[in-house]
Amino acid sequence: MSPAGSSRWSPTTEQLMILEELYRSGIRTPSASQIQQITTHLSFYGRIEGKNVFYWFQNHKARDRQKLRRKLSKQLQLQQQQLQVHHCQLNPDIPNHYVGTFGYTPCSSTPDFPFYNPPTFLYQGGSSNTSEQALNCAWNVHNLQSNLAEKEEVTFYNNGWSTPVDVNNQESSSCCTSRPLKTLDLFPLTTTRTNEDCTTPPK
Amino acid sequence: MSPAGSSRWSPTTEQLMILEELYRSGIRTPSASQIQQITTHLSFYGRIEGKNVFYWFQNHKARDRQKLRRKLSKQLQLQQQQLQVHHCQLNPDIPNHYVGTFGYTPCSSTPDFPFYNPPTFLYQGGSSNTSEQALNCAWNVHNLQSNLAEKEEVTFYNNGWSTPVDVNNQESSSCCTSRPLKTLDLFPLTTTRTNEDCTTPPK
DNA sequence: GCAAATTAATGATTTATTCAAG
DNA sequence: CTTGAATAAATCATTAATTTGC
Repeated sequence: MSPAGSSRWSPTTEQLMILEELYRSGIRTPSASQIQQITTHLSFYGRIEGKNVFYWFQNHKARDRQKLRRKLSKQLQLQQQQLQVHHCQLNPDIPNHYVGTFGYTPCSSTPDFPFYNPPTFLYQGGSSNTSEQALNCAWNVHNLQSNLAEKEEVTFYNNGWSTPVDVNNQESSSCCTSRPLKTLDLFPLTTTRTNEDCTTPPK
Repeated sequence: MSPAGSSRWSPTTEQLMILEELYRSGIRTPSASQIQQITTHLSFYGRIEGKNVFYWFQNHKARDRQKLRRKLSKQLQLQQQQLQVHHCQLNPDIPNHYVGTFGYTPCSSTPDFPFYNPPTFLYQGGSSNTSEQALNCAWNVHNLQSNLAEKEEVTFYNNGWSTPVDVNNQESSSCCTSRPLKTLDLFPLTTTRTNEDCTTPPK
C-alpha cells in the first residue's frame, strides 16, 4: 500500500511500532538530533522523512492529551451527576458547566515523563553546549532532516558532531531551566528487530 | 547592541523595513524558497537565519490579526453602547457578551491579500509542479534554510530549480483549490536600497 | 465477494497561546 | 511593554476502515 508517489506518508507497521515504543518510553517532543536519528533508523523499514517523525510525535501527543481530556471530563460529569444524586435536591442550581476546559501547564509546558525505560538507540551526537542549540522546534529539527551544510554566510557556531556527549548536564529535575532533559540512547544499534518484542500492540 | 552570542535575533532597521514592506505587499506565509531568499538578501544587513524570517512573519501576522480583533471588538462594543443609548431602556437585558470571539475563516485559512504590489525580489526558482512541493510549513521552510541536499534515500522528485516559473497558474481568485498563489518577484536585485522608498514607517 | 459510499483515523498546516529576552 | 521563539490547539485534507447495496 502507499504507492510510490503517495502524497502523504503512511507509516509501516514496524515504523509505527517503533514510534509507539519510543512514545511509551517517554519521548514526547524529540529534539532535532533525536528526530534525525529516529528518521535514519526508521528509514530502514520504508520511506520516511524527518518531518514525518516530527508530526507524528506532535499529533500523537496532542491526541493523547485530547483523549485524556475527554475521559476526564466524562468522569467529572459522572462524578457531578453522582454528587447531584447524593445531594438530591439540596443544591438545585449547581453550575455544572466548565467541565471540559483545561488550562495549560504553566511551566515547562510538557512535563512529559520521567522516562521509564529509555531504549538505547539515539546516541545524541553532539552539542553539549548551551543556548544556541535548543534543538526542539520545527525549525531546528528540520535543520537536521536535510543537511547541516549552510548556503550563505550564516555563521553557525559549532555543530559539534565530534565532541562526545556530556551526559551529566541535566540539572536533575530542575524544571523551568530550559528543557535540559535530552533523551539519549533509545535503541540498541541492532535494528533487525521485527515484532516479537513489542508487547502491547496498538489498539 | 546584540553582541556576537546574543541569545535571540533582533532585526536591524533595514531588515525590519524590508520585512514590513514585504508584509505590506501581501506576503503572510512565505514559502520555503521565499524564506530562503528573503534570508539571503536580509543577511546583507546583518546576521539572520531562516527561522527568524519564518517567525517574524508568523508573529507579525498573528499580532496584526490580534490588533484588528481588539479594534473591532472595541468598535462593536461602542456600537452596542450607542445602540443601547438609542434604544435607551427599551431592551434592558441585551446579552452584550460574545463580542470578542471570532471564528476562523473556514476556507483557505489565510485569505491574506490579493497582493497589491509584489516587489521584484524573490524569483521563486522552480517547482511549477503540483502537490509534493507545498512548501509552506515550518518543516519544508527549514529545509531551505540549511540546504537542499538530502542525506538518506529520501526520494525527492524534482526540486526543479531550472524550470522557469509558470505564472499563469493562479486560477484567479478560486479560493479552496490548494493555495496555488505563489508569490514571486518581490524585489529588484539591487539590494542597496536604504530607506528612501518605504513610505509609511512602522508606528 | 466487491466496489461505491460513508465514516473514522491520522498526516500535515495554520492559528492561538505562552514563555522569556531586552 | 514589545517581540522573538516555542509549543499547544484547532483545523484542513487525505488515506484507511467500515458499511451498504448489489
